[in-house]
Amino acid sequence: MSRYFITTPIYYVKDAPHVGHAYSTVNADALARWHRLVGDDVFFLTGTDEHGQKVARAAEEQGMAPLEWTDQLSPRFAEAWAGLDIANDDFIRTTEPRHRVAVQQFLSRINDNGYIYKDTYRGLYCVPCERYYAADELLPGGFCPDHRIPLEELEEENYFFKLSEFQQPLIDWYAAHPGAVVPEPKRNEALSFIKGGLHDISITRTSIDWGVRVPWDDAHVFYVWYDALINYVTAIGYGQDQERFDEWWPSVHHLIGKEIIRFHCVWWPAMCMAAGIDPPAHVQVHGWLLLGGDKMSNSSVNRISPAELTEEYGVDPVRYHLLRDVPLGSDGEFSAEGISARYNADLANNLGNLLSRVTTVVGSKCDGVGPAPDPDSRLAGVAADVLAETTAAWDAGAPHLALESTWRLIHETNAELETAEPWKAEPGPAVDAVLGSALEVLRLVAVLVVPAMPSTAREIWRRIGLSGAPADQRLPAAGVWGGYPGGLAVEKGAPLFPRRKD
RNA sequence: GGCGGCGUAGCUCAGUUGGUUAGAGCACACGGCUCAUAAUCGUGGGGUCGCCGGUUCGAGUCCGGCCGCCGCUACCA
Repeated sequence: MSRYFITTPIYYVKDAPHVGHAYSTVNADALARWHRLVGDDVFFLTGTDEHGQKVARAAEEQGMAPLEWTDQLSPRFAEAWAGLDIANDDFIRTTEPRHRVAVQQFLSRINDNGYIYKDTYRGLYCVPCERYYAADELLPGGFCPDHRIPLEELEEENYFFKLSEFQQPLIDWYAAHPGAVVPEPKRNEALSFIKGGLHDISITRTSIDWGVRVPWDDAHVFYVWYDALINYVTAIGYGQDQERFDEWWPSVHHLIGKEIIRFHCVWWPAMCMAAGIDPPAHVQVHGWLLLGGDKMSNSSVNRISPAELTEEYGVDPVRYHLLRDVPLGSDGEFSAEGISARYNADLANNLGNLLSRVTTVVGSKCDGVGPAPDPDSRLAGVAADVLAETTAAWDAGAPHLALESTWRLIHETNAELETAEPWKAEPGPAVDAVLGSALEVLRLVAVLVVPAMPSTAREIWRRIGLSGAPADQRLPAAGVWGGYPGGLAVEKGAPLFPRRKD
């Protein structure tokens, strides 16, 4: 049995969960579910990032202690994921004691290894932005690009991480691990950044105390990014359960958005090297959901909550749309028209209608008892091809291709029914063979759509009379043609996906 | 400015190392069917493959130039 450790970014609690967060999380969930289906030992991690100045400031405005404040915010993410049928194995909060311990151990290790030193950071600071700007980011005259105000030169005593020492080691590591970051253009982006020269970065702050305390110097807390990245190893027992840690690291799959490439593909692997562990084996970078051409992001007004969408379209259709219409790696347009069109074409017309017509004809020609499939059906070959393609697509991190392939099987089955016309024939072996094969396809489809639409998979499974749950099936064994036993009561239910009129 | 990517049917995109009439899905039109959620099945229309030039027997696929769009070029998460 192989292990599959997949992570989402941990989401900054300052913002409400939106569809952009959901996109990452649903993709990670689908990949996790696929790997469970093929029998891998899966650990799927998500969570919330809760330290930093912005959170502290917001809490203060609410008249609350920071932890009291994030105790209210973090569950909103957990609830959003529950509402999308996300089956994460752990939900980490950076405010948990286990994380504080891990961060302190991880960074103490880096410190012990000689990669941290104390120095003064000097930079141009924008107070409203709460951040430093590099000189070439500024408007002419030295103004903040957002606020158009002059910046203050500030100095702060910080601990620095010797990132500069990892330029060559990172270049060498990426050369030895060409598939570590996908898709390739993103890998090149990370690499060109590294090759452009790395300088040391400050990793602690004294101006705030909402963070993980630096164990060797009480006046400092770690800068929020430095604490956040470490969540990935906290959750698998870093510094607390060495055996468990060794089982899961470094063969992790980090799923991230393209805006945080630098942190995951430069800082994080360097930190790992400095701490004496291997860098993460896989980083898969995805694009953004665009709404009318604009990024759906934390700050913009165009955010949509996952709950609004699932209320309108249903949980599985939202999951399906996110997985099917936005290939991992490129940006995708998210629109009501898009999701509606996909819903009607793929879910209502193809899949839902196939289930309806098959269960109806089984009712009229077989007294509602599903017959066994035809071992020599043309569909057996199609199913074998589709299983191979679907498997290859998930392995390649391409859910949209996996689903596209599965829908080819649905299409071929609809076509097969047109040819055989069992509704015209007298009951008998010929009709049984056709309908049994169609039921077998529905069984296979139920298994193959588990990663994308877990509830739908269960419902199809139940209606064609099978017991247990499709998620408990194991591929490739369950994908072999002929698994539908026949002799089961088939239920003609209400349409699985009622056609939408918009 | 530097580095990188993109521009193929109305829409979203696929197009291996250059090779017969450039593909898919959706949308559209026509035909079949009527078991099914007016669903389904089949057929078809539709593309100067951003522009110009070059290499080649032959280029969407290689080379040069141009136009348009986008990303990265470090301390916001």
